[in-house]
Amino acid sequence: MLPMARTAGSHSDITGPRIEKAALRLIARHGFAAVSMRQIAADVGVQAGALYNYLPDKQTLLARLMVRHMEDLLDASADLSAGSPMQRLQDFVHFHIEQNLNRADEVFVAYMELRNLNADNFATVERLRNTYEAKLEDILAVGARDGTFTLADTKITTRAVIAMLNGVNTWFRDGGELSLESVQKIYWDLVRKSVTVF
Amino acid sequence: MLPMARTAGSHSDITGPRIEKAALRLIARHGFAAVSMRQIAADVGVQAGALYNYLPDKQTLLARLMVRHMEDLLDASADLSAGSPMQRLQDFVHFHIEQNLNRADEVFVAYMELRNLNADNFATVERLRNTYEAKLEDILAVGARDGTFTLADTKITTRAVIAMLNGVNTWFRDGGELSLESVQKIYWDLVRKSVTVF
Amino acid sequence: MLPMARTAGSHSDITGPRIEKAALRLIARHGFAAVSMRQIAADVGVQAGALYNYLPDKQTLLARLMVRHMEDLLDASADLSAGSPMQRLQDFVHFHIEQNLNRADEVFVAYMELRNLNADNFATVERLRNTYEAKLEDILAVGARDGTFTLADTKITTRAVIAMLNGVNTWFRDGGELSLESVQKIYWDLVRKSVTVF
Amino acid sequence: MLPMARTAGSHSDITGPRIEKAALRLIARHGFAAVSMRQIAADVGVQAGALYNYLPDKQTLLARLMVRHMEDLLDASADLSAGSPMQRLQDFVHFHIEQNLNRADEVFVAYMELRNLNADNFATVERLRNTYEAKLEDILAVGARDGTFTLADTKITTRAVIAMLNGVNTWFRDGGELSLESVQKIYWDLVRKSVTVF
DNA sequence: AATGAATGAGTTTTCATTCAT
DNA sequence: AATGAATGAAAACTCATTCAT
Repeated sequence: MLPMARTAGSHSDITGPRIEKAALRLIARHGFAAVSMRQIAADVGVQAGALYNYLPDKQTLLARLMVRHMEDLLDASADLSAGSPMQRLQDFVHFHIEQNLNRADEVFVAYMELRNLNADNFATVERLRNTYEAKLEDILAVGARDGTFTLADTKITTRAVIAMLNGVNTWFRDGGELSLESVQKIYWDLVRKSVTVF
Repeated sequence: MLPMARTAGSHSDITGPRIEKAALRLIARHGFAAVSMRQIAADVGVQAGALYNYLPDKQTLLARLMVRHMEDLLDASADLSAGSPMQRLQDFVHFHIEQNLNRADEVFVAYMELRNLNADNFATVERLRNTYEAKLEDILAVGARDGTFTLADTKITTRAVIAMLNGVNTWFRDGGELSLESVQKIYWDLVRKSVTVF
Repeated sequence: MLPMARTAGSHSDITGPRIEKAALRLIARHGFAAVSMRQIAADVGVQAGALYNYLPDKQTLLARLMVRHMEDLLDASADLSAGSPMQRLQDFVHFHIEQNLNRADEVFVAYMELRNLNADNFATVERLRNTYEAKLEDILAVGARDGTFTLADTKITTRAVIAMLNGVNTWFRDGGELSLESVQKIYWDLVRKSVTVF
Repeated sequence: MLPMARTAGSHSDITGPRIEKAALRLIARHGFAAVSMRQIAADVGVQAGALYNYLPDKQTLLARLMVRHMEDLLDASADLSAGSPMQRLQDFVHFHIEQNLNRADEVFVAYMELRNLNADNFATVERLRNTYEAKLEDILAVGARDGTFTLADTKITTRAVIAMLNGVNTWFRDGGELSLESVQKIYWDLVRKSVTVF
């Protein structure tokens, strides 16, 4: 007998992702501790018990969101490596801003909810984040070595640049006055100048 | 005539501040929603009910911590205004970093727990924060007008600088390798270059 | 087609009514404010949290009991209207006493706990009560017009009769010396004489 | 040394009565269980602890209010006994209505809060109430014996009359259309007719 | 006589999670 | 895959009462 076509009522292949989408949105808005499993379930349109067909517990849900985000970010950043340090830095700045704005909720949760991860999950996310930030650090280190950049401290500069770029998400609004491109231009200007001398 | 000594059994002048101190520390570590009134009370050494001799509810406790911090910051920043734009910018950078590091918990809570303020308290804190950030914006605006600084967008630059400076708190550890002074020097260097041309 | 049997483990069709029954009994004995949700739950044989599968809050529980009682009373009184004013009055007196004694807890709660209703629920219950009392008032008004009754004030007499009849519940005990019928006879005698002349 | 004149600040002789007045008013409006000692204290203008200089506990406060009311009622009713049964009954009806309206809060509390008395206090209040109601019963019994009244059941008639008269308090408003005298007249008419024949 | 601080037990309500169906 | 009923623990907050001063 052929496998039956999926009936309209079978949502098993769709409920899982919808849970994560709802959870992400709600946690970004209200915070992990302030969002209940019932709220997430209601947003999806199921009862709370149904969530547990897709995840073992609330903690794992949070960890999944954060890990998935970091992995997606790392995947997307895989193409960034080529070119001169200056070019690579510019690419990184543009890339980071675009990613941040395209995934504002993911980014927000990934920064705000670290405290709510248990030790294991925290370690996993930290490792991924460090891997990502190491990409910028590598660019700066190579550029410092070849004289492109002048840095007092590579590690600190890495963090300073990341912090500055992350700041965009606190004020940028889709459909506001500024296009993504103008924001990228402005921040690239700030970053470029801060790591070079004259 | 000297003020009469407080009655011996009265702890009112000691329990109140201890509640706020404990709350600040616990909220900074675990998040507002994740900290219970019982935990705070236990930290102070009283029963949960006793907290309500000092505050009407949990929300007000959070608002007080954040408002007090912003007011203290504004008070402390009152002396910053004199001198050339360049000097004023350097003073601001040094001041901001020092304040942030001296009041790491306050700063952390003030940024992380905005979501947990009700509408009124949020408005109050926002207003105070804007007043503070306007100080930096004023410096940049004056310096841009007189040619000291070259800025694509004063408002965005303000935010970018604040974001970069706030980043210090995510990694600086007292007693680590770096002194406050070296951190101030490094960040001042980054900021100065990012707002000038050559 | 017959309705499908409820799933075996589901107690929803049994717990809901049991909650209301327990609440009614406990509130009648101890008063709404003095009865805790835990007590009600214990009486039903579940944990307090389970109550909230059946009602949104304690206030609503009280309102439901009172509204349901008034609606049942109105439903049951629908058949009362026919006949002469004298006959209708006698029917009403008999009906009211019987209802009151059959639903002693409901009646008691409906009178004693009005203070504990919020404004909306109070208005609803008041409206229902007025609708019920209007039935007696109508009987008296018609009888006064056609000379059956002689009343100083229809409205006041309505209230006086209701008050007198309600008094039965304060002393009547099932299985006591008096049958329902003798009580009805005695009160009918008192009421009849009080509204007629000679 | 002579006793010092009471200083203006000494309220000891006035706080006690004020507590009972406040308690009576608040309990009449909200119910005993719903009124907190803090509310009563706030109404008086002291802290909750101060109440315990005047009463041992909340239960005793309630009992005092109810006992005092019943005793006052009994005292005031001491003059009622003379005359024919018909005259005595009329006097009782007039007296009861006037007392009820002059002491609406006391009466309301005395009826509504019986459930909240502990066993001992309940017994005391019951005894007093029975003593009071026995006065009416005596009038009816004497009048039944001498042919003034025709009663199916003296005890039940007593309760029916009391219940009817108590009903006045549920609707009478000071300054409304009706004077005390007209109310007394109307109810006396109802009562008289209900206990006589023709 | 009154305060203000505190307690310990209580309140209503919410929550993550389980599980039979 | 989903429900609905339930649990047990916990949440924020209130309360009557005590007591040193």
